[in-house]
Amino acid sequence: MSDNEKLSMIRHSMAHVMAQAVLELFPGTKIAIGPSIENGFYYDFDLPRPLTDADLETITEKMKEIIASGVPFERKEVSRAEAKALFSDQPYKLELIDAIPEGETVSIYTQGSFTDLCRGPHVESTKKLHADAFKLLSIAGAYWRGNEKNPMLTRIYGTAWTNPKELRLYLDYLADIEKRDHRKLGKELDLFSLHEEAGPGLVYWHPRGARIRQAIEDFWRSEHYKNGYELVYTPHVGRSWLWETSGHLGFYKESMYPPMEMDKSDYYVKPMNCPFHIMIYKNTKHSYREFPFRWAELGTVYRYEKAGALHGLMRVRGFTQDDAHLFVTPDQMDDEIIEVLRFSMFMLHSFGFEDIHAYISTRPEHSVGDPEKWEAATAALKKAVEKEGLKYDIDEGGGAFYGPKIDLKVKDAIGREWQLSTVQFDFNLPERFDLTFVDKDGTEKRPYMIHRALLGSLERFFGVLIEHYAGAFPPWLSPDQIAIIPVGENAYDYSKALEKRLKAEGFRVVTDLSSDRMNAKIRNAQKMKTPYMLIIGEKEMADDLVSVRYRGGKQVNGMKTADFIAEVHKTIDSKEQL
RNA sequence: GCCAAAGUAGCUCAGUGGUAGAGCAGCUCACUCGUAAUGAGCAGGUCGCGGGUUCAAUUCCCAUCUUUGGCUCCA
Repeated sequence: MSDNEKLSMIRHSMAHVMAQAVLELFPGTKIAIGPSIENGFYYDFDLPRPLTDADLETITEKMKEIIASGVPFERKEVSRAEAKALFSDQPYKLELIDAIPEGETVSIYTQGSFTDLCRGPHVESTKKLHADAFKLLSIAGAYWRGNEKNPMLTRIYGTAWTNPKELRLYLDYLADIEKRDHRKLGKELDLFSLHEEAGPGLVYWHPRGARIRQAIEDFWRSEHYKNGYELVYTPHVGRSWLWETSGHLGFYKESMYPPMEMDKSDYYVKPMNCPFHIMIYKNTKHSYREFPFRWAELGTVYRYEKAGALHGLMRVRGFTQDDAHLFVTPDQMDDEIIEVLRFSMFMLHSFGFEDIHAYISTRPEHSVGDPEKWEAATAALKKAVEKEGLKYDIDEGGGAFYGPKIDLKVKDAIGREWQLSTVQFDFNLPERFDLTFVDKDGTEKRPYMIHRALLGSLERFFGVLIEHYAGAFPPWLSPDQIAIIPVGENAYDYSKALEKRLKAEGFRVVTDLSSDRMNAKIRNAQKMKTPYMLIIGEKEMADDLVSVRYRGGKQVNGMKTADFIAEVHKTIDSKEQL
C-alpha cells in the first residue's frame, strides 16, 4: 500500500471518528458524507444548532477519547433492505443507498457506537490513529451533493497525519500561507487597498503597488512590440448593439454591470475587450497579405461577480486583462499558437515561475463552429505544448462552447498552483460579427480568432506575485530598490546627493531623513523588504563608498559606489532575485 | 446567491447594559546615533450603517452593508 493510500485511509477513518463524536455530542444530527481529501478530511452534517469554534474543541476532545478507546473498524456487507433499515432515521444516507447501482455490494463500517454506510477501506482500529496527529480546522457551509438547490449542510474540515511531526509540518505550511497572504502583505507593504464604502471588489493601487505595476507594464509592452504585436486602446463602454451582436447579452448578461441609458440607447461597461478589437478589424476590408494581426491591450473590464466570490486581488469586479486577439489564416494557425505559447512561457519565466503545467480543454457537448475546425484547432494546441516540451493534461469536453483552449498553471514558491495564461480559440465571434478576409483566390474567407492573456489580469497576477515572493520582490520589481540610511545628521546632504545620483541611474531610491535612530531606519527598510540598504556615514563620505546591507542580512562594507551601481544594474537587467 | 463567523483609533487587538482602552503608526520636543525599535509628551473613535427593546445600547434583538472561511459560480 502506498503512503498516500495509507494517509487517505487514516483521514477517512478520522472522518468516521469525527462523525461518531458529533453524533454523541449532538444527538439528532443527520449525517451526510465524509471523505478524505488532500491533506485531511471533512464530514457534512445537518446539525440541530449552528456550531461555534468552541464546539470544535469539544469535538476534538471527544475524538481523542474515541481514539484512546481503541475500538476496531468492522466491515459488514448488507442487503439494500438491511441498510435502509439501519439508516431509517438518516435521510441523506437513504438517498445515498438509493444511488448505489443495482448489483453493487452495500457495505457498512462500525466503530464503537457509530455505523456508517461506507465503501472503505479503513484502518483496523482507532488504535492506528494518532490522537496528536490531527486537528479540526474550520466550519463551513456546503450544499448537499454540491448542488445549490439542495439544503446547506455544516461541513467540518480537519487535517490528519500519521504522526505529530507531520501534523506540525503541515500546520507550519498553513502558517506560511497566512504570512504570504497578499491581503495582509498588501497592507503591510502599502501596495493596494479595497474600500467597501466605495464599492466592493474594486482595487486601489497605491504608489508602491503602482510602481510594481508600472514595472510589469513597461516590460509587458516592450516585449509585445518585440514579439510582433501592435498595442491598441479601446473604450470602456459600448452600445447594446455591440453586446447583442457578440451574444453577451444573451448568455452573459447576469455577469455584466447593468446598462446606462443615454440618447435612448443602452450602454454597457465592457466585461471583455474582444468586441472592441473586432470593431478595429472590421474597420477595413482585409487581405490575406496583411495577416496575421496581433493586437494587444491592457484592457480594463468590469464584471459582476457574486458577493461571496470576491477575494482580495484574486477575484475582483474590475480588473485589467493583459489581453490580445490574434486574427490568423488557417495555414498560420499552428505557428501562431506555438509562438503564443513560447511567448507565454518566456513571460512566466521572467517572473520567476519555473514549474508550468498545461491543460488543454476540448470540445464540449454544446458548442458552436464546424467540428473540423475544432479538430484542427485542438491539434494545433497539442502540437504547441508538445513542441514546448510542456507537461499537459487534457480536459475532454472542458472547453468553452466557442472553442478549445490551453490554460497554463504555474507553481509558486511553496508549491501552490495558480492559473495564469490562457489561449482560446473562438469560432463564435468571427461568425457573429461576420469577419472576413480576401484570400489568394479572391474569395472571402473567415479568419481564425484567438484570445490570449499571458498574465491573466494584472490584479490577480499582482496577488499571485505577492504570495509567490512573500512580498520580497526581486529588485527589478521592488517598489523601492534602494534605501539610503544616513548614520547621522552630518550625512544628510551627502545622502540626498547620493539619492539624486542613483535616481539618475534609473533606480527607485528613498532616503530616510527621519529623526529615527539608524537601527530603527534599518528595521523599517527591512520591514518594507527593500532589497538594498546603504548605510552612509563619515567613512563612506570620505572615499565615495557605500556600505551595503542586503535584504537577506548580508553586509558588504566599503564598496565603491560605482561598483555598487554596476551590480544593481546587472541584477535588475537580468531580473534576478536577490 | 447559500451556510457560518466577524466589523471598536490609520494598523493589530482588548473591553463593558451606565456615552471606551493598549501597543504600533501620526504629531511636538529633546537626542544625531555605525547594521532589526532613543526617550518624554500630545492628539486620535457617532464602537460598520439603520431600526427596535430599555430610564440608559458599543454591549441585547431585528434588518442591512462589508469582510473572512467554505459551498455554488467563474461564460
